[in-house]
Amino acid sequence: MGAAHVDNESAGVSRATAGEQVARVLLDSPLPQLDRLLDYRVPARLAADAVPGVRVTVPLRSAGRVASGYLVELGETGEYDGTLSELDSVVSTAPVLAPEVWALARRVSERSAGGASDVLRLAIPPRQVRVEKAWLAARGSDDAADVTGVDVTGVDATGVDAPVRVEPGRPGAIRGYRAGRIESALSSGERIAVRAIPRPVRLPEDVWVGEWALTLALAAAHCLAVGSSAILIVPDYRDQEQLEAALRVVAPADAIVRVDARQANPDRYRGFLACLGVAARIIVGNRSAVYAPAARLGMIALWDDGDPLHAEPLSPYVHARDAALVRQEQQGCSLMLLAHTRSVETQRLVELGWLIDVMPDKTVTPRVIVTAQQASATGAAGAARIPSSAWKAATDALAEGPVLVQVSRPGYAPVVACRRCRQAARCTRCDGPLGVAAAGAIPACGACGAIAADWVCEHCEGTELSVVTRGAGLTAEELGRAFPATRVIVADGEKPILSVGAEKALVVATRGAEPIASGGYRAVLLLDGDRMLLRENLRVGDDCLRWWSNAAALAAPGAPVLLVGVAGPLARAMATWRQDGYASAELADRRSLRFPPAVRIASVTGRPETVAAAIDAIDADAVIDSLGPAPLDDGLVRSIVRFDYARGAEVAARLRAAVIRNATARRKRPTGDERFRPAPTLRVRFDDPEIL
DNA sequence: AGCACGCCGACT
DNA sequence: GTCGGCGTGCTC
Repeated sequence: MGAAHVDNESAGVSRATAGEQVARVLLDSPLPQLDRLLDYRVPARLAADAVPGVRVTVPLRSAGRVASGYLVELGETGEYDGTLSELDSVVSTAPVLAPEVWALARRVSERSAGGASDVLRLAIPPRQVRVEKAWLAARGSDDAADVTGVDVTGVDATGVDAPVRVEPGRPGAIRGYRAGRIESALSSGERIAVRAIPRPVRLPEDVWVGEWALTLALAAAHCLAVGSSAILIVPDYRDQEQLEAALRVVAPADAIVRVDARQANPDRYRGFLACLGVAARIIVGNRSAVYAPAARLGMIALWDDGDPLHAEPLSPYVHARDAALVRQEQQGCSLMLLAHTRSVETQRLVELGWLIDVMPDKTVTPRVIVTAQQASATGAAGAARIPSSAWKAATDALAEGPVLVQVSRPGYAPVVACRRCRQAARCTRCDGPLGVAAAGAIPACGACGAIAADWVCEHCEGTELSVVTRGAGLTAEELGRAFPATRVIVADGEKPILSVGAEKALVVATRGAEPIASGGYRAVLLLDGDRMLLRENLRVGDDCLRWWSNAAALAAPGAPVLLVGVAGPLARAMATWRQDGYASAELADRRSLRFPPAVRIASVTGRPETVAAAIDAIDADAVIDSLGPAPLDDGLVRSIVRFDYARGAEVAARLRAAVIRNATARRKRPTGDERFRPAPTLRVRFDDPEIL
């Protein structure tokens, strides 16, 4: 033993001795080489506070440098047989990393060749000291006030048919499905794919929501009544508003917790901390809510799992549905995927028997009428490209109440062309497409925004423009002319409207932005079907069916839903309201093409030799094939590998190892006068829905 | 990342 | 002889 050892001792470094606690810490770092647990000794001064889940700081490599992380677990002896450093501090006594959330983050990150701390960044909001102090101070008293003895006050959720009454003190039965079917699934940890009931429903105070929201709210209230928590995941805030309105009716306000990345940081952290208590809660939020801590988790539910907003855009890009499947398996809770349409991914799981299909007990379907694209004889309707049958339906319906018109594009006239030669009008600066933002506005470039004041056609020198693509604004204007004396309301992404009343009005909305109408729309016109289908994408069909179905579900019972200019399997699926049939056929197609979700894919992006090495590291017999490498910008390339689900773990492990190797490899030294550049990271992404 | 350790050229 | 240059490798 030399002097060095004595120095280490004085710096608080020594071997862990028997009986001493070892803290296993995950550093809060995106570096792949640090994505593992490091062992630290727990000094006596921290022994009381050093419990699993707390935020800690630890020395890293040298005593002067501290890194922050999470104390994941305590052990008697370290796995590491080197010399241990001591924990530097316990940042706060709030145990923000629940054991089950750690297990979830670990598994989810392994599956996707990503880092656990990247997942934890979604799971644990940034710390807010004031909020946390208030929570710690109140903790003791709050936990005593358990909210499991739910007082479900009389629900007056009046559908257009039978009104629902809920006896106080008991959660209301989930209506519209075989009695007790969903409740029994919830108590036995079943995984169910539930077809939502496509109609609006009235809550007290004349608030209207989709019946799906009431279904989810009642399911969550059922969990609460038996003392377990529920996590409800919705794609966007519009759905969140509806769901919360339904929840307020069936569950006590203090049991409902909003976990939403859109909230201000303090609110977000407050909501997060509320989930940590021992009391059961109903947790509502967007995709990252799937990682929320929850006492005695009874159910995870996703609304409309085909919505692309459920796909996480941050590394490691884990879809909320996939995280929910992992968590369901780990915790044995129930899983409910509720939607009007069936995503191909969910259909695959249904056909495997992994999810059980649950249908409403009696068929409630919108009255969908498929109409060929045929201009009406009537001048004004013709200008608004409404077929005569749709025109008549709209005219009749407008006598009674609101009519929804779904269009594909926001804005006014997003694409214009030369009136004389019909060539698309281009920006003189960047060659982007010219569009018109509002009635009478000067055309401007859709890409760079440059105003084209004195536009002259580059092909024929014409100076007049004509509309190629109608946006919601122009459609609204044309409809206003076609139906004089009718109020026209425009709802799109820029001007979102959540709800409209029962009065007569034409509501022109872009797909996905349709307001809910009191009592339901008296007619729904799906105008731009043909245009929506033009998008070049593997999943256009699924997306269109989802947009149309969700709009159709806003119709009043019996009201006509006119699907214009669409034929074939999609029109059939709408008319028969059998979106699962479409998904099943689509899945069969994907199987024959070996496309996701019939197989899994991973894309690998980086420098050519790094990508090649990563692909080579995967056993040849583990993959179906590998595509590429295809060149990208910056001298980077991307390869794609396809493989079966059974080989997923193996492929992910190999790719993860390649990522770590790349990160620790020596950086390229500056050659000549080239600037120093760190080695570009090797990026791996599994199951990217946009890739093929 | 960021920092310490290590092995070759100009210095009091 | 040593100070320090950046290249290399590791983080309990």
